Amino acid sequence: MISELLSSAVAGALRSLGVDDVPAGVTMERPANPDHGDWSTNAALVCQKIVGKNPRQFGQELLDALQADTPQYVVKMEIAGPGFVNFFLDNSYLQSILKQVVDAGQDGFGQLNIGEGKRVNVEFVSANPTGPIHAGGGRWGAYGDSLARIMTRCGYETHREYYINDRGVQTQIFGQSLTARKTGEEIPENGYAGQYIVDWAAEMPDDVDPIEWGIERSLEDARETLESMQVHFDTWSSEKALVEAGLMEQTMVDLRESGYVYDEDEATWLRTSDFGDDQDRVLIKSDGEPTYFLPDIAYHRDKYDRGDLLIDVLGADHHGYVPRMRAALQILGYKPEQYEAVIGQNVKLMRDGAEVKLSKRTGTMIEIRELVDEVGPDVARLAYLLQSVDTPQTIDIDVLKANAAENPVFYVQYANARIHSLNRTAMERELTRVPLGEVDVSVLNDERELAVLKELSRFDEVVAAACANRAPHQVTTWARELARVFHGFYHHNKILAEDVDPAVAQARWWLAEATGVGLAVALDLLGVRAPERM
RNA sequence: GCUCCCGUAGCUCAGCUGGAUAGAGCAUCGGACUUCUAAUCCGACGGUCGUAGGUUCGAAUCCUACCGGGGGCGCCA
Repeated sequence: MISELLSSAVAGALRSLGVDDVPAGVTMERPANPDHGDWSTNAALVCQKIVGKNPRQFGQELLDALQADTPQYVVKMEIAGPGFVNFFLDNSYLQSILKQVVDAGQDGFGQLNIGEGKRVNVEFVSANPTGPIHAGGGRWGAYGDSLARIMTRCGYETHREYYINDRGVQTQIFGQSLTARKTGEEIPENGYAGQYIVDWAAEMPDDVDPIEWGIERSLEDARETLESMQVHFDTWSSEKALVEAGLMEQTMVDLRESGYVYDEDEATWLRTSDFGDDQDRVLIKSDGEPTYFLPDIAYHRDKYDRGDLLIDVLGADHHGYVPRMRAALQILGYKPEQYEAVIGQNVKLMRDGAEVKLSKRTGTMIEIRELVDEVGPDVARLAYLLQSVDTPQTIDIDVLKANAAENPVFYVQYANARIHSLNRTAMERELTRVPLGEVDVSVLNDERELAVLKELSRFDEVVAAACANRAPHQVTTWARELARVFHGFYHHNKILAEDVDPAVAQARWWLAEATGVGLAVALDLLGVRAPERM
């Protein structure tokens, strides 16, 4: 990578000036302002105290040292501002990107090895199987799935998991509600009153266990809806199966052995406060029933069979749950860094200008299904991935419907469709493409051509950052940016027109091809389709 | 009371683990289709980065306090 090449040149120059260890704050970054070059280092600013010189003066010495052995591709270096050393690259650097992207292709572009095969288990959505998933849960589906795709791209071995709370009080009330609707009785107190219960009860055969049938019905709905948004899971883990297999009891035994379990007020407690939780937690209630916490510990432990690092994607309303789980896992001997929770801000759902609160009592909700049916899976999915998961998100279904055509997903998809259209036209005209190895890419010197290449050259960094920050939306931002510079290029730089120099046409054609690779990979990471025509 | 997240253009949001003159989209206004898809492009308008301090060569970014919005603090799940 060019930044590494420049960094090591700077390190070498610093050494020749008596700074043997490069201070931590020294960076090599892309200046926002093109007047400041392609890359810039703050080395002289950071080193000013060490060397006891003012940064402009030391910067000049650094510059002289660098000029003794100018790094590859660098055509100009200068000292600027308070003491930055700026590097200007020859266009041949960006031009060389073209071949790299095309050679890498969709399989290899942005394929990194940060993860080094480390196994990561990502759990997300995990909504109670007592009804359809509401549109708020869609955010975690889109997020979790894309995070997994990005981590896979970065060389992690990822496993996507959905936890099914298929035992306990909620499932019983759910089953009773179904039965009540089927027989025409009143639903129980605190029962589920949504319209879907009525619909599902009508589907339910007579000779089935309403709980089991209802859970299966819920899961079927969840699977179908999530798959329609290209959200995929490798494992659907049943709490019930886990308990029946004795994992919960075994976990209880092992927790007792740890010495952090005690009995008080007829209940059994875990001393999580020794590990950063603000209070101890009950494992077994005074009525002898386990809390939700205990089987969940067993479940997390079980997940370590499918990953060395666990990532739970949780809504902000479950935030308080994290310290106790981290504590429990530490008590069982896992390292704190083996458990990670991504806390996403909850989605606010709106319809008819008012907030729709998910209410089991009245049964009001907006289902993911409704959203997907109304705006299509791509618009829905990208809507979730437009923003940081830290940002509270409002999904106003009316606004989204009305503005579906303005959704950025079409902007990106359209760029891709234009590239395919270009190829179709070329085929119709029976134009032949010269192999890239024989094409003179040095003709690509137009501002817009270089802008496209520059975006493509950033992709590895973007993917790496999106992975490290657990931030799929950074890929969204990049995809929009690539589409933007491509549209500008496409509009102003004709490719197949007759008055274009054939050598230039070939180079531009390959540039479009490379852009297509970038768009396809980015859209795939986002779980959005890349249609060939629109 | 304790704690987590957010506050950036009229609206929705980016801002890459501290960089130089803070950016997109939408909205508004004005332009560009006999030529590879106008679901596009080009331009204009638009900012005390919630407030006040602090850290430093440098702060939207880090720290503290406060203001405002949302969430969490069960022998619920």
